Amino acid sequence: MNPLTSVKGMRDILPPSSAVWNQVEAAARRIFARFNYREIRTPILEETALFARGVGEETDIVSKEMYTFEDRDGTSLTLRPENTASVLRAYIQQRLDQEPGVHKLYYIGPMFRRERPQKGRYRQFYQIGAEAIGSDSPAIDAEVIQMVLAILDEVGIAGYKLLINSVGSKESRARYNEILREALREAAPQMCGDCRRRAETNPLRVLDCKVPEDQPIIEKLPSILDSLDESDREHFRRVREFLDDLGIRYTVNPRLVRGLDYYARTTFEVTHGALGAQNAILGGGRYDGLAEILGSKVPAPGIGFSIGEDRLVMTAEEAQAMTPAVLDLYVAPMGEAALRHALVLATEIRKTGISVEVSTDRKLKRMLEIANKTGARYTLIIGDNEIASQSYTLKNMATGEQTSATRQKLLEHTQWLK
RNA sequence: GCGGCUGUAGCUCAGCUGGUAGUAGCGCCAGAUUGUGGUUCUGGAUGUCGAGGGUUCGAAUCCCUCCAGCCGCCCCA
Repeated sequence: MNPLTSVKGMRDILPPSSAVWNQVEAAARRIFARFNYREIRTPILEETALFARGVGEETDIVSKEMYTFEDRDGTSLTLRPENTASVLRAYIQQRLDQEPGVHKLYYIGPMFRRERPQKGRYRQFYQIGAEAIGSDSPAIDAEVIQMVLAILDEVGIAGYKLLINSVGSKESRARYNEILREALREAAPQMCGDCRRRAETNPLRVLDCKVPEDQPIIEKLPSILDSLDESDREHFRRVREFLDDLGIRYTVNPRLVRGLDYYARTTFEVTHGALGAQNAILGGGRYDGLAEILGSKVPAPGIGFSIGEDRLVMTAEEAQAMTPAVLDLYVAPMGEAALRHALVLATEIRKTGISVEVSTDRKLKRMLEIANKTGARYTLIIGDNEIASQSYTLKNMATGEQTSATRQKLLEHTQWLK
């Protein structure tokens, strides 16, 4: 029988990579705290109807990528493919609209989409996201964008590119769809096969086409920005103005259309060259009207983003932006008595806040080898001599220098651990 | 869901047009040193050659199917 393996597209995250994940998450949490965003944890499993209505029946996500199954009572359940619908559901269900102020929430966790796996795309993938619910002020849009860029900076990512656009209200978007469809009746026959198909099924996606020959044709298609109504236009103008005030550099890309049905007005995306075909490291946008779609009687305009954590970690690892975990002290006890002594001593030293591992190997040579390979900064040798003299041998692994140290000195680690 | 490429030791890979796998590099283990690592030297272990089936006297090598990974499409984070 073959050994069991993980499910296709789902992977194990092992050390030392797991440390990078933790550092990325810690960096994000620091930034969220500075912007007064609080964590929300929603269930990984929701009723299928939530995503069908919230994300949109016609989207690829809902129509072909969800992990859906029947619960024992016949209810259709789905492993969340994204988290905005869940957060909005919680907002409505928990009546957060009855509390004052804008709700600023963040989440970190796994999402599930049954797509073909490739670099930067997994069936279980992780998102770090945030939602600001309860305001349609363009200042919130700018702040959300500023915050997500601050996370990238905190993680140590450079060389990314911010793209922004406005897809307008639901009404202007529908109007634009018609205009585009009309224009494509002329243009599509000269375009690639995919575009000819998209001209019928999803005209907005034509704008995303990467076939070089199609680019001149796409340039000439009407821009969505010309279809915006006066209030959308003003909203977008003010978002840009705020971004300018904040010194944030961006490119307006009228062809940036996002795949989820709920986006309205501001949309944005950050790409990074190191990622390959899946070059979007994060995406987001405003979703005024989503609450009503989910059955809320009160409107709850909002904007949010989600970062592809897998992609962020990949970029951080390539940029070597994170520092590996180090072991401060490796304790090498020789013999049974020394081991008993070491366990007690290690307990005391750990209380001072440094990392300590006690070896269970027997030979000193072996123990030093392990200390070296694990990258321990110091090794503490405990043998009969040391127990008798109440003075241990402390070895600096980088220099090889050995000094003797009493229990008291070890506990005051600032003396020796630089 | 579609297309292309790849799949030999823990990792990176060699193995020409079929003759039953490599003193390969790195890593791992042991010894040179029964209380001293990183350098060096010596020795050692490890493969159902991704899985299954077929062709053949004989398959890692050719054919088919499946699986996995990568790349691209679709789409997205």
